[in-house]
Parts: sequence; C-alpha cells; structure tokens
Amino acid sequence: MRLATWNINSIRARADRALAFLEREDIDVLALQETKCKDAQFPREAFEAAGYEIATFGFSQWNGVAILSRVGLDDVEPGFVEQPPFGEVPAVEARALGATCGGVRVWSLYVPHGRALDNPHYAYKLAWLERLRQHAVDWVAADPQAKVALVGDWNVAPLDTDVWDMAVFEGQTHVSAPERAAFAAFAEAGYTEVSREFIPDERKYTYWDYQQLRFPKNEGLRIDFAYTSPALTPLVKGVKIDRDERKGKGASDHVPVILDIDDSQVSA
DNA sequence: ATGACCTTTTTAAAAGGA
Repeated sequence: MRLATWNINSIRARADRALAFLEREDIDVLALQETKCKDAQFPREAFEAAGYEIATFGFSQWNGVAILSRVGLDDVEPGFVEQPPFGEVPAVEARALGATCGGVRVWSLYVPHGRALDNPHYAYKLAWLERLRQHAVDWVAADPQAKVALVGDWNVAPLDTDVWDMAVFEGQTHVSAPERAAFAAFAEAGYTEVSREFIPDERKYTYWDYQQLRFPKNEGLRIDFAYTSPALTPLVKGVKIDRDERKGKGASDHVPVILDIDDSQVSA
C-alpha cells in the first residue's frame, strides 16, 4: 500500500495535478491538507471516477483536510476529540481528519501555523499538538497492535538543518524549543517519524516559498512528516519526498511525502 | 532549466501562508 500526504494549497486549483500524481505514483491513500474549500465545493467526481472514496472536512477557504482512498475508507472522524478551538468565538477548525484505510488508521493533519511567538495562535498550536499527542498515546495503549499514521503538515522544523537558513528563522515560529519539544513528544510516546528514518539527509525539504526563487535555490523547509505507531513502523518499507511535484507552473508550495507500507501484514 | 508569490472571497484589497 502506498500512502501519501500532501499540503496541496487548494484542491480546486490543483485537482488535475492531484489526479496526475495519484496515477503517476500509484497512490492508494492520499491525505490532503489546505484543501481550502467547503465540503460541498470539493471536486469529488474526478477522484471518484479514478476509483477513490473521499472524506472531506472543510468549513471555508481556510484550512481544510481530506482523505482519498481506494483501499477502503471507514470510521471517518472530522476532528479529534476535544480538539482545541480557536478564534474570538472559539471554534474547532478543519485541521484533522481520521479514517481507517486498508487496516491503517490515517490522520490527515494540518497543524496550526502559530504566526508569531507572542500571537495567541502560537499557544493554540502547542495546545493542539499536546491534545493530539495524548490521543496518540491513548490509541496505542488501548491497542498495542493499532496501526496509526499521523501524517501531514506539522508546521514544525524539528532540526536546524530543516530550514535553509536558521539566521532567517531566529525568533520565528516553526523552530522554537517548545514547538520542537511538542513534535518530539510523539517519538517519546513510541511513534517513529519514518521520513527521517529513510531520508536522514540534510536539505531534503518539503516546502519552498513561492517567492524569491526559493525552489530553484533549494531554500526550503522540512515540515511535512509521517509519524507511525509501533505496530505500523516495521511495516514501512520506504519513504519518498516527491520533490519533482514542486516543478512547473501551478505547483503547490509543498510536495507530497510517500510511504510504502507492507500490505501482507495489514488486514483491511 | 527546477525561475523571480499564490489562493481565496464581499471582484478590490486584504488575509493567511511559513
């Protein structure tokens, strides 16, 4: 089974690219972030025609997550329990969507950005990650054989080498100690960030700003990750960052991260 | 060439992104 995660930065603007990607990379399950549309606006038909079931969670032009699967799509969960809300009128945002696909509990995650260290969005980000971590612990405590994949745009650069120039990011979000601790806490809970296991190299980014020739200069960030639960980790046989997807006109600013999972021991 | 922001919505100008 091939499982991919991709912050697509509008599914309506990039449905054709998504379809081409699914076919080119032979993807079974695709977790999307920043779909930027309401559920009713999601371009379902083309994906259904290609053989995928679709679960969406979107309220507006902001955020939005989805999961496409051709190996089953069950127990869909829009948002996690007690997901922290945000806003003047506190509301849960469309940043997490769970579904069971081919025996794997997939969570498509769009972690809050944080905006600035003194912004309320930053405290929201840390609380959001901590609540998710508690769930991650509980899920494997309840069932040590649970195959859980927490995939998406984590909006955290765990290592200094995950940003193209640390001097630029000093005092900014994504690289602060609390954010990195919140990210590392998933590993302390027994999960493994498998992209790092398979791709330990530096300057292997997943995001490049549209501005200032960041992509051709390879000035990017590594912020899209895949944490797998103890039972799932040994089944992950490979990980690829699809850097080519950033090329050409009409690319998202993020590229997909693809996991190859050994099907033979995963029952649907 | 891998190329000089993009997407959305109250269709102009602003917000969010990282």
